[in-house]
Amino acid sequence: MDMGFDKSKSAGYLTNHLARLFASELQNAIRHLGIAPAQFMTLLELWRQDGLTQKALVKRLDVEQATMANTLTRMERDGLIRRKPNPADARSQQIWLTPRAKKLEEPATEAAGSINAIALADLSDAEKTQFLDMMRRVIATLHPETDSDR
Amino acid sequence: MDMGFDKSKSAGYLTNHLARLFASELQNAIRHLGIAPAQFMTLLELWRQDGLTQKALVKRLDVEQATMANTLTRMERDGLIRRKPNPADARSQQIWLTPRAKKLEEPATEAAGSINAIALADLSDAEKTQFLDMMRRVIATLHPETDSDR
DNA sequence: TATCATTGTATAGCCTGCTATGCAATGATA
DNA sequence: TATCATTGCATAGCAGGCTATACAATGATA
Repeated sequence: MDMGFDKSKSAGYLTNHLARLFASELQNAIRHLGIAPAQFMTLLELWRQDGLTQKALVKRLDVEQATMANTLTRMERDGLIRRKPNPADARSQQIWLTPRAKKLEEPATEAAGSINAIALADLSDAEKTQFLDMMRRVIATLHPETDSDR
Repeated sequence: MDMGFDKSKSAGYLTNHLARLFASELQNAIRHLGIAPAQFMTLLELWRQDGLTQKALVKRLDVEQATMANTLTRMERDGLIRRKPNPADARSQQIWLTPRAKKLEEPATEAAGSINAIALADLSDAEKTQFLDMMRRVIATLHPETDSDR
């Protein structure tokens, strides 16, 4: 009688699986550019606005501070960013893109866009919209009530 | 004019974010049982069928062999499983649940079920069904064409 | 101004993924 | 049967998440 826990009906299980598939595709697609998935996420923010602090990146990408610190260390090691003193606060630093990182915007976002298109190819246009919409709603539901301020 | 890559419209980005939120919730919910998310996934398969080989678990959970080997090592360390020789093939071993692991099925699946329910609470019943269905379709699209055999 | 709490980063340690290797046990075949 | 390819697993090494700490720079306040 007891069918047990059905993973194919578990949103969490399916999301984990899908996230691994997306990460794998993205990694394959941008590896030749010399960047990894988390670095790409970080670059997305810096391409929009260069010179952000670590704290700002943490807030925008919703990862822990320690995670971002490590990602930035790898990016600096790989010549994607440079950390310069923040004139307004000696505790923090501003993260600036190197010329190399700036050149990657077009090819990297192009690659990521392709993967999204391929992944959702089996959905109709209406379904694609619904899918993204529901995803955002579920995220909002689970999202920790971040102190609305700042 | 160029709005750049919009992460709130990227299925990959949203999936990554959602997966981290789900993992975080699950971790909080089962930490007191002494198990971690990947261990829970593995237990799901062993609760359905005890005595599987590592290879079988790899296929059912769609993770790499090395990932599973490490997860099993931690589970054995934590007294959740035991590896016993496979009488049919000296290269492989059978993975058997300990009594402790068997007792965790009810509370752990209960906790996971709650998280799924909470996460999808903002969706209507029809939407929940659609969401899971679309998730499975996108996974199928991205899924590597696993050799249909075996 | 001296003191104490807060804030921004860095670091250590662990889990979970992945790729790349290495190796012993099996299987296939000349 | 001896040899060679395949298979099942372990290990090394790295990316990227997280929690818990430690610390110096700021900020607030007595």
